[in-house]
Amino acid sequence: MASLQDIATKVGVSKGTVSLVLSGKSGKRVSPATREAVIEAAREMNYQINEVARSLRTGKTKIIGVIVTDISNEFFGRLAFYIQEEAKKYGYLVITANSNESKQELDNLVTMLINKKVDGFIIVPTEDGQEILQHILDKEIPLVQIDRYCKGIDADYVGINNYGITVNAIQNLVTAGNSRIGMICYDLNLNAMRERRQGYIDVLKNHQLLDRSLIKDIQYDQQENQIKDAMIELLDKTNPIDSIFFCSRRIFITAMKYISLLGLELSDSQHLLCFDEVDGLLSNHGKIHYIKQPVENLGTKSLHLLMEKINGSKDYGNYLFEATEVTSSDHPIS
Amino acid sequence: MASLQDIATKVGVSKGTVSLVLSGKSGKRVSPATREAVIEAAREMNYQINEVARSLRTGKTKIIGVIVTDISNEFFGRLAFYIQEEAKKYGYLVITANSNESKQELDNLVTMLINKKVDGFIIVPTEDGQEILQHILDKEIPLVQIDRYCKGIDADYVGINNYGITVNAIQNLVTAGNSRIGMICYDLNLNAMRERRQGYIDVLKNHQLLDRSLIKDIQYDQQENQIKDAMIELLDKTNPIDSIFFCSRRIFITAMKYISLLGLELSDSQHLLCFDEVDGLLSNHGKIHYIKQPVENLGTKSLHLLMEKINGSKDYGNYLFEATEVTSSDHPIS
DNA sequence: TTGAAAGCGCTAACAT
DNA sequence: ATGTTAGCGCTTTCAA
Repeated sequence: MASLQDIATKVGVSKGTVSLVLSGKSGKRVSPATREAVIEAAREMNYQINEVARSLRTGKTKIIGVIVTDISNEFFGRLAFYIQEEAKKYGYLVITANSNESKQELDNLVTMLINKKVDGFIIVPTEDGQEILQHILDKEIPLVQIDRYCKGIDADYVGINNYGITVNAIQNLVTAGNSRIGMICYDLNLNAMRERRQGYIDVLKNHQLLDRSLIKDIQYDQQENQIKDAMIELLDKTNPIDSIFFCSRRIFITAMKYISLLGLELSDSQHLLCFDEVDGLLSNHGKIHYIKQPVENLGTKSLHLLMEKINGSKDYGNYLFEATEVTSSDHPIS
Repeated sequence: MASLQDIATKVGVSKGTVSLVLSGKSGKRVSPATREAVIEAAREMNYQINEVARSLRTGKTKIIGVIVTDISNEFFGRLAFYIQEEAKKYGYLVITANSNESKQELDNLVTMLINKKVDGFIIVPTEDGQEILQHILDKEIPLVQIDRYCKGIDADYVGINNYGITVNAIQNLVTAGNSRIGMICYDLNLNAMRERRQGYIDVLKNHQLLDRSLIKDIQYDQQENQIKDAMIELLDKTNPIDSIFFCSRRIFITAMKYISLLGLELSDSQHLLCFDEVDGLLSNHGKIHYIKQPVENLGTKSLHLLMEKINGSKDYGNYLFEATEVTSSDHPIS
């Protein structure tokens, strides 16, 4: 727990000089002799800087706040991973937290993180999060939105073209001969969800295949039961469907769970289309498709944008990356 | 950015009094009148405490450091989630970081986090991490090990009985008539891996079924290729195996990927046993088994133990939870 | 080239 | 019941 003062005393110089040397700002300002002495003493005493004190003085913490909806969701876990690994390169640490899709929780977290003086935020906004995000901007704290954006917020947004990729994927299903296509989607008022839903609707409408009864809306905090019910209805034998579009990874996984638990049956010809990767599934069935987001790009880009803001940049924009549709192999396990 | 002083000036009292009131320590010590005035002024000026200043003064940051090997791995993502949600209840924030199974990275992260003055650590140790962990203990910083432990470290450990559950699961495979059982396992010198491997070896030896050529060791940082090769060898048609035991979720998922990419074939009778859950898979094949860890228990327990340490407790121990074997439903998709 | 000193915003011991 | 004051450990301006 040696402090700058301890070293200064030992070497017989002032605190300021030691600070200069140890923070590498000693350019021409400190004589080689004292510099050596300081460095040597620091090593001997095993000096470690107190970043809290430095932060208080400089107003920078070298910590960023990353708020996702749920880090246990592999999509967000991967996002967090790439953000963290990129942050490492800049000497930054990352506080991660979960909003659980709750505006209130997001608000609490943002307040806590502001008080902790994080240097910037990367946030997956919740529904109606604009005031919260605006509050961040009002304090002139750097902010990057990821995966979704809030209307009217003058900050970067990093994401994909949800509408376009969904249109492509649903169109492919139709082209392949599917006519009764169900959808299970969160009822959240978020651009990402709206675009996925609209892509589905537009394509089916276009082909006169739209059947509103095949659209199942799910409330985030009652998803377990509602997804179960939706699957029971969609897989009801009396009026079979050709395929199902799942608007998120978590919906898909939950649906799979209930197929198993309830003993629901899928025929060989039924297709499942899932937003976001579920890697392990790739090989299990010839009829599973997923829409793969370039997660690494999303993560590193958002971190880069944040660093630019932290370094003073004032401009912002939307950065959209290409998603791709992946169809599971024709070599199923069984 | 109002400070305590600003409020004090406005109300006409001293900084100290304001601090007392706003931090709720004003018990009988401040008159109701001034207390009201202070609270009112704080609201008006939209006062937010500067936690960095408080931390410097108190020596506590209300931040804990959680170091896992890879947060994009859903197992660790879930662990982080439960830790974070439990930490919320105590008013703590969590810095998460990835060691990538590298001792060097772990060391760097620990140093950074110590300098940031985190109040405690929850760590998934890497191979040979004992000096690093000991260093934390030497500084009297609270520490909880999770998922694995280092030898000779006097700190809590939260995990499962890897050996026992593996023995059970392998025994079940044998009982079901499997005699040629392969294993793909990291070559890491970690108790969790050693115990899983030993469980496998002991059961097979016991039944005179052990064939060392069916054990495939994988180096963590070359896993992609080595798992691919291992799968090619294990699934070689000329000498078919009955089943494969995958010692980690990530190995399993990677293996599944290559089954698909390479067009490898699994017969209906071949069993796959995987450590850790891969939820979406549950319904896809009747012959997939996984060993499910009670992740929520592991996460919340580790946080509780850490809080006890932070609050002064000096004792420590091992806390083992029950893992269970889950077999996928008999209602496969196809 | 170096030292002295102010001050970041807070808490807590002590004085009144 | 409230004010005063001394730091926590650091950076940085200003002087010497």
